[in-house]
Amino acid sequence: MSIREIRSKGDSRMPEKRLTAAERRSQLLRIAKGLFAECGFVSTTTKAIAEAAGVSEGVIFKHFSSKSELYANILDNKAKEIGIGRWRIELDKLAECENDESLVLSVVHTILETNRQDPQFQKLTLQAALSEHPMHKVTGQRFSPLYRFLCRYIKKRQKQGAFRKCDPRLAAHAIISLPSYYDLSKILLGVDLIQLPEDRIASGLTQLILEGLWEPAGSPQKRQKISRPKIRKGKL
Amino acid sequence: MSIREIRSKGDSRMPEKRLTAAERRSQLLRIAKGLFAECGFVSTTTKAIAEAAGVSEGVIFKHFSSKSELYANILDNKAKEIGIGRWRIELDKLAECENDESLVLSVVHTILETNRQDPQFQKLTLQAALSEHPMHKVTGQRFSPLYRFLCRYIKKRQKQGAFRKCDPRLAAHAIISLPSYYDLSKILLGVDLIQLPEDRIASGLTQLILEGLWEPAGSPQKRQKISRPKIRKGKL
DNA sequence: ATAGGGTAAGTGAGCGCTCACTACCAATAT
DNA sequence: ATATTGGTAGTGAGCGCTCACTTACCCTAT
Repeated sequence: MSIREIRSKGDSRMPEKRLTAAERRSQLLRIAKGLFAECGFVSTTTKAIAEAAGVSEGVIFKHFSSKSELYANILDNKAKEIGIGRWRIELDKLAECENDESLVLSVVHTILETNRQDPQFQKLTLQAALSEHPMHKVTGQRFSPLYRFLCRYIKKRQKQGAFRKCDPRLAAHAIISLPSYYDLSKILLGVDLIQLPEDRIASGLTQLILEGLWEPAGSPQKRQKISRPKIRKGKL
Repeated sequence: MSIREIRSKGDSRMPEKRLTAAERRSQLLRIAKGLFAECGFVSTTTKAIAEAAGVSEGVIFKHFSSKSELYANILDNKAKEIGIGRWRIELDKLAECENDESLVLSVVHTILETNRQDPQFQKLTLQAALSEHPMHKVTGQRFSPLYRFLCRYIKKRQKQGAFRKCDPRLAAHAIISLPSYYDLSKILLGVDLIQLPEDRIASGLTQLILEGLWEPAGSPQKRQKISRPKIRKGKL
């Protein structure tokens, strides 16, 4: 983030390296992405981006026609990265052999791993989703094919009698929720309340989704139909 | 949001009502809250707040020393509202009679209901959490006592053999995740993918948490220990 | 008459963005 | 070898504008 980080590529004496247009462009994209993720679009000034890159403000507008265009470029780049792509093939294979455990584990683990590899991206999408920016569609694009895939699989397994009767949309949502909200709460709270190695988290959440909390031979309340709630007034 | 909405309290003829200081103050708080939730702190201008309230900009600074103080007042008011409070007594009672179903249902339902009653609040806390504002502590304060309460309860039920062996922190997290992320995705996507009446959502999620997806007499894979994932590289 | 609710015309700081300009380097001409 | 030239990367003063906030004044009910 600091200017020093950019300079001192071997020679720490000279004020700055002169980069080619392509190099400078991608450097600006990389640096701006971090700042936008941290401070949001409005609070990130072009001056701050220029300073972080170790150049003057004008350079930004040599490469991007406006601050908005710079932002849009960053978001577009990310949007291209996040298709289901090759992973979908793996999912289809797991779905075909009806390996519930590996399938759910793969979903949970991949969500956790993706966010861990690029924590800035989560913040960036959140920032964009809260502003009016069209990027907020990306969050939807990201999960919507996965959501539909899970719905279909769950329906199939219910017909086969392997899964309980329940709304497949709720179940699909749950599978996505658990890892997503785990990552989100780390961002929102700034701390990790759970503090487990990531693979333990992934397998633990998978187990919860598939087996639930109750012991099969557990409490007598089990197997009762869960009733509608009495509406309660008041806040948390 | 429009100026008209604020005026025309019976008499639609006169340009404006002259309010007492207290009335004006609370009106400004109410209106600013909506705008801050919608646009965030930086993007909400004092001019916009004044226009929405049907007064001139200077009035805001008669009642609040700065825009930040106005914001802080809004957040403080909300922070006071969200203690667990009386609800905690109900939870303790349900915990005492070991009524898992009602307890989880109560948690899930109350989270959903709280967010439904005040959708602005969710956006407000998200906005605050993403900016540097000290309010982002509130999100933590909000769930942290509930989280600890659930952890304790789950541990107890595990000792009694009613709940499966699993990390109580993960399970507590899951109970909070499901309704929270459901509400969140409505905000982030702008649409509700599931579209069920809220009590169906609450009971469905409760059932998922307690019973999981698998049929008790289900697939042969069941009861296997869930293994650690092989680390997969690549994105969603 | 006077205090308090309200107005409207400011003010300076900081924003995105522009533009005339310089620094640098490599190819070419002398 | 040296001077000329052309193109590209980068500069920095500053413009127009909007922002949060101030100041001086007005209106009206008591």
